[in-house]
Amino acid sequence: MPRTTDGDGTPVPQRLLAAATRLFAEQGYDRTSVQEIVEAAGVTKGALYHYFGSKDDLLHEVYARVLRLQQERLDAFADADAPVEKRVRDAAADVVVTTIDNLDDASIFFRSMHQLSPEKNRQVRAERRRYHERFRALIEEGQRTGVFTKETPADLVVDYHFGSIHHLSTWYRPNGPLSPQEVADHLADLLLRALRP
Amino acid sequence: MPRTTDGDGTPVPQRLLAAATRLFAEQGYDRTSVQEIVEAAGVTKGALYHYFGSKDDLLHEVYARVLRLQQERLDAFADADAPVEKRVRDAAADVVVTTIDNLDDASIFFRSMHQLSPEKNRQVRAERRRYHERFRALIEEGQRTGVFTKETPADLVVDYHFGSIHHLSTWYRPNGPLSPQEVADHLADLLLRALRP
DNA sequence: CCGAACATACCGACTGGTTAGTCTGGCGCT
DNA sequence: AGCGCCAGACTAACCAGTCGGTATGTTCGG
Repeated sequence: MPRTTDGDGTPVPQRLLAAATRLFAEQGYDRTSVQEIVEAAGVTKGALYHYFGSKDDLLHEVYARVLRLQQERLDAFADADAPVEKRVRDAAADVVVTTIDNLDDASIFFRSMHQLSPEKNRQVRAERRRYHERFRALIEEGQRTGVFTKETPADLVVDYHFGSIHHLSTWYRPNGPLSPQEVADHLADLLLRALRP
Repeated sequence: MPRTTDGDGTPVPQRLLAAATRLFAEQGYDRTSVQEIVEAAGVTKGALYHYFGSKDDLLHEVYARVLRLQQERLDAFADADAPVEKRVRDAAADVVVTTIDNLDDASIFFRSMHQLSPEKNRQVRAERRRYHERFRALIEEGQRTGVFTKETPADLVVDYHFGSIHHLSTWYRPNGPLSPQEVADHLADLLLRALRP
């Protein structure tokens, strides 16, 4: 058997990605050396450059993982068979819980976009835009059917809510007084109250 | 006369700070070399290290400037003689306008905190906390007097709103469809509607 | 009113250290 | 006997900060 799972049981590429995620979140992308990553994963540079093309690729993988996960979840909630009000609420609360469950991913996501190569940056932006559009469409549906106020442009509403998601990794602490679900409920309440006609 | 204002009219320290601010916002702190900064300011390293103790100091100056400005403005609005509802609205809208007027500062502020030395980081956090407390006190006053709903903890409300401020530098474009004041009005509306009992 | 001593503002070559990525080679499986 | 998987030494580039040096004011005794 090749040594793909040397030492611990999980395969090397995943160990590398996990180590990179943690270190990027703790110290930032630029402050984390490739050497640190391979040491944390218990391998050497040879292994890293066997599986990934560059340090940049590693970061890109983190983005791809987050984007895929969030888009899947949003689609599921948005396509559900329920009144708009409930679909928005569920989607808005879910993204909060998911973000808190992966706080490392979140802090990397919002702090390190500009360290991606221009090409990968564009790709991530495009994916992110798809996500934004889907959410906006939901809000607009509510506005058209009269459940939500039309006073604020849907775009702005989406940016308003995702600002607070973005901000979570700055202030949320797992040992704080509120559980992820409680935070999610409060933030979803705020959004829905702001949308009330 | 010493050459403090060689070439262009503004003094060297301010030219350095301005160049650093722009470059930090464009490329990030770690990606910006001291050499780039001094070239953009039209001086050399000697000048920079004459006025600033380190590259880190330069970043700290940016933070100090932003914090001082925002705290002053918040205090002014919060201490005004008007109903809580109006004071909150004015303060919430003003921070949006001020942030948009200094978008570079804003992107640096939220992306580069963790690149500050531990000591300076603590200092900035402490200042930021004062700001947060002041704003929270305003919200709580409104909740006590029954103008705002008590359903959401004031702390969370503050983080919710400042998440969107934080996020502004990600999506706002000066040549977009909305003026800073329009964005500010919309965001303040969203906040006040979310607080409506 | 003058000039020596001092102070301020800056220049730019240099240093010691770090970094991403490469490359050669070898181990173990099929 | 070949190939996927990986080790680890190596390289070329870069970077923050230092330091001796110079040019331009300012102060103050005589």
